[in-house]
Amino acid sequence: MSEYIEKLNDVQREAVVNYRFPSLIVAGAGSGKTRVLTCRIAYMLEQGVPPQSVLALTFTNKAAREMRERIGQLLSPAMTRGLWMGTFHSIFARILRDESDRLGYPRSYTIYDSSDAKNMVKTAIRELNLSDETYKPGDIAARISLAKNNLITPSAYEANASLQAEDRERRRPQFLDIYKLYARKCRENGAMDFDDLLLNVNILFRDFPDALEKYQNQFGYILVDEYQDTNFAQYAIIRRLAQNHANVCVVGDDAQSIYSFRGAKIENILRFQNDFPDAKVFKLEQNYRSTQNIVNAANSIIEKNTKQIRKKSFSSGDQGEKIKVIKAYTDKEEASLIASDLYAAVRGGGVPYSETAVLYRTNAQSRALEEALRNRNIPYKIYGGVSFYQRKEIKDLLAYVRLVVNPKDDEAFRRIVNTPSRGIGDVTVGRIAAAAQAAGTSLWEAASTMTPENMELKGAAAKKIKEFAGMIADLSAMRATAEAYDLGLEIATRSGILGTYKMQQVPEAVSALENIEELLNSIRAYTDEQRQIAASEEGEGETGTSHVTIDEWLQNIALLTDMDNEKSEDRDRVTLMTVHGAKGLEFEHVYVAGLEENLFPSMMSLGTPEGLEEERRLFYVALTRAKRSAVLSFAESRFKWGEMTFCRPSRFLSEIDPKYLDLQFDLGEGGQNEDATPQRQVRTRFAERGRNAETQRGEYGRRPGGYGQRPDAYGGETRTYYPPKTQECPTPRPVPAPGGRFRSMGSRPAAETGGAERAAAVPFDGDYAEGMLVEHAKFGVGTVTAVEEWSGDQKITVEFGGAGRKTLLRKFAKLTVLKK
DNA sequence: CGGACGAGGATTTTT
DNA sequence: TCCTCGTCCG
Repeated sequence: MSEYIEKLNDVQREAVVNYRFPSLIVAGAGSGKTRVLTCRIAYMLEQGVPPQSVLALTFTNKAAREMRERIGQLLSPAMTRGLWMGTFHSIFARILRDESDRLGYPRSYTIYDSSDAKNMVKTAIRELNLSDETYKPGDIAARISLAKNNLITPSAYEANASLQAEDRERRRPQFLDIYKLYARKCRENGAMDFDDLLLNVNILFRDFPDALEKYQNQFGYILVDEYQDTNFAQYAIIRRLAQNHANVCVVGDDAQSIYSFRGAKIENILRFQNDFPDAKVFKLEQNYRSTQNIVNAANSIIEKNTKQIRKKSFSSGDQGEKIKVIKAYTDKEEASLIASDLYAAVRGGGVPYSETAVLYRTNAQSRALEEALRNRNIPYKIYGGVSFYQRKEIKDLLAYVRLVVNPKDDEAFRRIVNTPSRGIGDVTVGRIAAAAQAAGTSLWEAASTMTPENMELKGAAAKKIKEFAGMIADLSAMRATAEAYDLGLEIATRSGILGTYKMQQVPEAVSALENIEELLNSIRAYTDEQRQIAASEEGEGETGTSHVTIDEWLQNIALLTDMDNEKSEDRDRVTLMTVHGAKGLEFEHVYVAGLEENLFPSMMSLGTPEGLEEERRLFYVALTRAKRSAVLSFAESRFKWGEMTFCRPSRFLSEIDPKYLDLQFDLGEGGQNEDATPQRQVRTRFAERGRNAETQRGEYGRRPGGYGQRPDAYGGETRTYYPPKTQECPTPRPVPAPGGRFRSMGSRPAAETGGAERAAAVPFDGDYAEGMLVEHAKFGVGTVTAVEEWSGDQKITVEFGGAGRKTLLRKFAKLTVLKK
């Protein structure tokens, strides 16, 4: 028997060795869940299971990557090659790429992230002339997502009277119209949002039995990590794939289910044994991570929940210290107390910063903590906040790539047709859109193939569009032959994005350039990696011959999040992140900040018992991140929306059995049963209701035949996932750019207008010409360097001495001509 | 067109 | 409080 098997405890080993049976592995916090999963796969491979027949699904790319790495260490990296290991989204995006034509999508379909989706919803709402007051794009998008997660297509929705009744009740009678239009637009754009990836796989498997059969035959073994995270659409996929051989192994912990708001269903794990009656059940109950004190304290909390698989988590490690509780008067003081405690712990305890974390309920809490850490020169890295992929320069560049790859992507077209500014305004785009609609083509197809007259475009606009279309066409042409990286660079250059930022000297432009560079580097990294994989698969011989396209890279990147690119400089730093972000991680020292009623538990959760239970699980997750010591803190007052509010200590503090706490003061009344505000309650209740109604519908709105149906929805989710965005806090003197976001720092200093306000300068109304010397009330004197025709007006570029180069429109410019 | 300014929303969590 | 979005204006 291999060495790694021998090192497992009995239950773990059983769970690994019994790979021929459907299995439910209930894995408590710190019980070696990932280890078991990894060993099971390694063992399977050793027993001769072909890697291509193994489908291992995780919730984050990072989890997948780490698992592959660890299997590689147990066996050899080469042996992990053919494994299908990845997130639900990335694996099925790949499958959909191969099958896209059956579903009427282009092979290079675009993947919309949530913000793309939201924009699209907004566009749809506008097109329907609805008010985005009543129809808030965010809410609508969330509801669409909920529907899709329950496999309710627009037509299924239409066939469902109760859902529509609900919409009417909510005063959103036209929701369905928006949903329909949104779905149509996505399809026309050749785009799928995240939820579509799962929905469309279900449709593929439903409508094309041969496709289903193909994948059923291919995947003899299916493993799902964090099974309690799965939503209905994911569950349905698993069931379909498994319905013949039924060799499914799921791993999860109901006590760590914290994602119900996203439609995850704790029932999936609770019902697994009904779905697979001959499944073996393995309960991993020994916690190898934390001290007894921490495990016991965590148990004393989670006991208060009603909905759970009973299991007894225990630690045979050290007794450990008691959990310290810190009280502060304000959020600022809380932060600084944490910082000094942390500093002392690291100094005294010989623990590196990288083994400490400060966890909190909401990202908003990070600011005070950052400040406190900075004041003490404690290095930290913070996850969350504005993501790399959400930054303007990145989204812009990606939109170019998207358009080049998928000419139907109108959303991308609209985004970049005038970014960087090239004089194509709303009017022009509107005309193209009208023409495109009339012709039934996409915007870019119209712009590149139709004559200007057909689009009613005049001289200048026609010329601009022609240039733009030409550029995209050139870039598209490169696609077949050019290296992905070269194409990326070419796109960045020809689009003018690079040039625009290079011209500016402000810090955020520099940082934008760095981001672009990083994005381009990721293309190179990706192609190199793919090429290596291809080479090792094909064996010796044709190294480097395979052509990795930018399409593939784009497809890959669309499913990445920031947590997927941690940098090595982030080594020895304190980790700051939300509790959600910390799931699956562990640290020697953990601080949990903001243990106050209405914050943790969150105000939004207090409307329903289920909500509160989920918060409790969240707190359980927070506490069980700690290996050796945990510190809990709260403040008695806190700035919230710019206002000072008073807070009471969280009920969770009094729920922990006091014998595990080091409590130097009285907690007071402990904040039991605080009432949510009425308006909160209404909102929460509505959300619950919607969820239940939809769940009961079953997939596609039909009566679910066989397996689809669930009694009701009460969700939750877990995930071994890693944090979002990293931002840097340089040790010595961090730039105060919290969140790594760049707001435009006021404009140029308003020019040292040499002249006083001159009284009655008469604006010049005739035609301007290059070389004219003009004067502007604010910018001073300058020379006209360019003049263009712009929809019946003139656009004039003037080089001002003090204020730099400005582009002005004649009808607004109010220039006086000093010399012709 | 693009910059400036003001109003209003935001705080769960992620693929 | 901070950030985003929309409107207004040159």
